[in-house]
Amino acid sequence: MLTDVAAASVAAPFDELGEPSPPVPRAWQAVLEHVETQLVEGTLAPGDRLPGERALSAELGVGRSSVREALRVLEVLGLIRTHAGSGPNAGAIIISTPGGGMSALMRLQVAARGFPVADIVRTRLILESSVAADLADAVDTARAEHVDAPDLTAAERLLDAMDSPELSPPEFLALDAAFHLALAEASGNQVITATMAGLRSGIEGYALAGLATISDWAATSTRLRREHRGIVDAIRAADAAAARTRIHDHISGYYAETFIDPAH
Amino acid sequence: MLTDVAAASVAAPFDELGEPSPPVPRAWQAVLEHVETQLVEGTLAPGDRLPGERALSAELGVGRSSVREALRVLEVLGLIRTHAGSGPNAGAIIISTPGGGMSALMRLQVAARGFPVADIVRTRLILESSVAADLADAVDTARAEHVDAPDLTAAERLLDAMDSPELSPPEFLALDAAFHLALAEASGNQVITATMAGLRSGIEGYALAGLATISDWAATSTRLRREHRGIVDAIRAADAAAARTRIHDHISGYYAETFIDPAH
DNA sequence: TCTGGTAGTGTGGTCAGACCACATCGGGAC
DNA sequence: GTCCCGATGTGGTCTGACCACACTACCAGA
Repeated sequence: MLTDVAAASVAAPFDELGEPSPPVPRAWQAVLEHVETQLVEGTLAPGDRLPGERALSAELGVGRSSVREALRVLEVLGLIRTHAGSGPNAGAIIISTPGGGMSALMRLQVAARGFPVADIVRTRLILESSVAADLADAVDTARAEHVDAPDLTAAERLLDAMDSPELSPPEFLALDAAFHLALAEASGNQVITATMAGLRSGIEGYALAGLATISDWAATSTRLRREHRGIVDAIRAADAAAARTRIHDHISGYYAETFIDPAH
Repeated sequence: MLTDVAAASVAAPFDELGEPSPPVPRAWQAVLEHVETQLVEGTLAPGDRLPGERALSAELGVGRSSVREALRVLEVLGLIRTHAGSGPNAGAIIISTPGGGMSALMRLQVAARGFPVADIVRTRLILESSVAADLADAVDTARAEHVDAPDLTAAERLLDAMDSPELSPPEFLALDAAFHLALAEASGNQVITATMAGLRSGIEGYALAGLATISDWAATSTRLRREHRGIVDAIRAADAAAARTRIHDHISGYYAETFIDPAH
């Protein structure tokens, strides 16, 4: 169950049952498995330090280069952070920043034409619509049951920043991305937050390229600002249906204005 | 824009503008960037072969081990496949199997407690509900406009296989996972397909563990079979609302029966 | 005693070079 | 013509060697 880190054909239900011949285990996979096992067992937890590369290499009976290949994978996947030197900050430390790994994965898959841009946009529509509706629902239950409402201050601070008139279009777009991410964070779903960070990363190049096709940036940015406020207003008003519709139209509107047709 | 493969703080909108000091570029990142650039430019496309490790190392002026670390990352991310030996099949070849990378990412993030299981389940609910509704809508428009309807034969073949009475619970669960994946594939959205493969992978251990808490497996498996057929029926009937509701209840029902409370 | 610099130590980052197993291809031997 | 076997080049792995870095501990001087 822990062995299919790299291989794992997507649609092969019975691959795991009955292996006719171990297809040559690779040394770096053993390291990955070892770390994953310790993670699952709880021997390793966020904040802990991994043994040094040389120690790990001796412990598992593999070369240091193999250990390093595994650590590199863990680093890109957002599971560890490495620092040279000495002291409490040095070494490989277990962290959890899934956004980075998601971003790398999506960006490269888009580059390799594995992920069509339209699919990314469609997925964004689904996830962000749900996020907006969930937030509105949460506001609703917060009122009814007197519990804490989701925290939208980060998102609204970003909207305030976007009101600045001297923002360049790319700066505006960066804040726009951060706003959408802030909504996901407010929903409290780590998986969606990381996924949305990745999705955004995957189409960042296209979003920037799309800027060139916009004839009247002042009008467009004004509209985007208004739409953003409208989304937050709907959430604050606990109007899930409106929140869902508005964010859906907001996203598909931008891509329709540039050049992508999500065909939804 | 291509430099933040590994770092990439999720919520730092202005990190890209104005770098006070390049935080020591790492050799393997240069390799990753090189490949990504060629991918974006189209110099490299799926099916192409990368230069050999030694050639790449010489070309970029880095050591072979650094090249290998980058290739390892690309392999885990599902971008290349490597074969030793000689001939047209050997070397590193650009492919695109995002499912494997997603699975590794999600599984490890769950293990490292970065992704709560409840968040994974919630995300599954969102994505699969949308997939089912989309499929039903597609069936509807296929009828109206006389175009091809989504292909559900793969999913139904899996359902037939699940009718076999001598399946062990883990085998049943494997087919169940494949069925849900087949629905995503039928929807044609690569991003959702890969993401769902990853989500499923992340909670596979928990799903298997949940089997132990089920008192009457015969009754449960019968119910699951009936629910699966009901989902497909709703899709075939072009009833998007029913499809959405049924798959939602199907998923949340299983986790409620075991031990996870998605609290949705 | 306090202060400041400095050598020591262990970390990751990188490189070079050496094997190995493997798959293919090409040139003989038959 | 057929078959076999070495030459060749690939990824996979290991070893050993540096380097830069950051912290630690120590020691000399005030």
